Amino acid sequence: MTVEEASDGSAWSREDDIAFERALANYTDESEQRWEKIAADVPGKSVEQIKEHYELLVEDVSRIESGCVPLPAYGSPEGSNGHACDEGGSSKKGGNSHAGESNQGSKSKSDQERRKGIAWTEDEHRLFLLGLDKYGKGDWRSISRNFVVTRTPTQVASHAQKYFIRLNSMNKDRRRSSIHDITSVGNADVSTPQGPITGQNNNNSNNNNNNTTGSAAVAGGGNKSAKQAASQPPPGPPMYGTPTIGQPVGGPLVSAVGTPVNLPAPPHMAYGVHAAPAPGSVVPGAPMNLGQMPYTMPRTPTAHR
DNA sequence: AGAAACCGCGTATGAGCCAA
DNA sequence: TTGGCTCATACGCGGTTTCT
Repeated sequence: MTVEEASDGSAWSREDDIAFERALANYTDESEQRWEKIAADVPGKSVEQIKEHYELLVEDVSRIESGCVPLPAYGSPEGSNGHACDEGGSSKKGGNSHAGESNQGSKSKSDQERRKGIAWTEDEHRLFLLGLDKYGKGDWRSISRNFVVTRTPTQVASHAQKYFIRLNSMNKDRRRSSIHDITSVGNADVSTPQGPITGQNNNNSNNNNNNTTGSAAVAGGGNKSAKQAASQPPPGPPMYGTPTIGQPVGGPLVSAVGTPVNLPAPPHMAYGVHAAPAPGSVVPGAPMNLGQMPYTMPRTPTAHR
């Protein structure tokens, strides 16, 4: 994270964060001597440091909850978000959705297209992790209400479902990086590779170039070319460089990875772009965009000729 | 609340075509 | 012949909906 690092020199490395998050998940509030146990799992960190680290995270959440930190407003980019907005409110899907129920019967998508859904931002995911830690698995309502306020309990539950599935399949060889790879609230790290989440990695630099997809999205087609071109590895970041989670394309959505939960997003930035770190909360220099993704998928040399 | 199914999207890859 | 670019397709991921 950020702050802490600066503060006392006891910087938190990715590994530390990973260990911290894992321990946090392992030792719930009810655990006896929780902090001691967590500290024991995080090499080099004292109980005080652990507590501090946790408090910072909680603080970030509080800021967000209190409205100090604008939540991403999904909104604009292309159509997709149109609905997004509502979502936050509640309706997202819900709203109509359940109206949807009407359709349930038939489930025919015909009557209404299936909602595309709004990808979870890293911030939301981190909040989710914090909520999970605090309320535990199953209390999606509380998590939705107190942490991931932009998502309905149903969405939280759904996200949790995917998240746990992902965790369970952690070792599959061939995996793409996903937002669920982020297991730590803290710095970006992730235990494992984390990557670009939805794929949109713009990173491949390639893609970006081409189209960032904005519209492009045309599946398949659009980018491809880019990719290849891309065959050249992007300079810095690994393949999956910047994760931009679900970004709707609109802007640079920067991923939160690497950034603490609190990212106040500047009002003018719409979705995700956090530009300005909350004072003090983020360490300057912290990558706003993510860091690298550890999880880079090694591109097989074979590729293309 | 949990789990599974469904669906859309984007990425990764392999293959083909064309120009140098 | 080699290298670059484009096309086509399979696969994985994420989100929503529905069922239990």
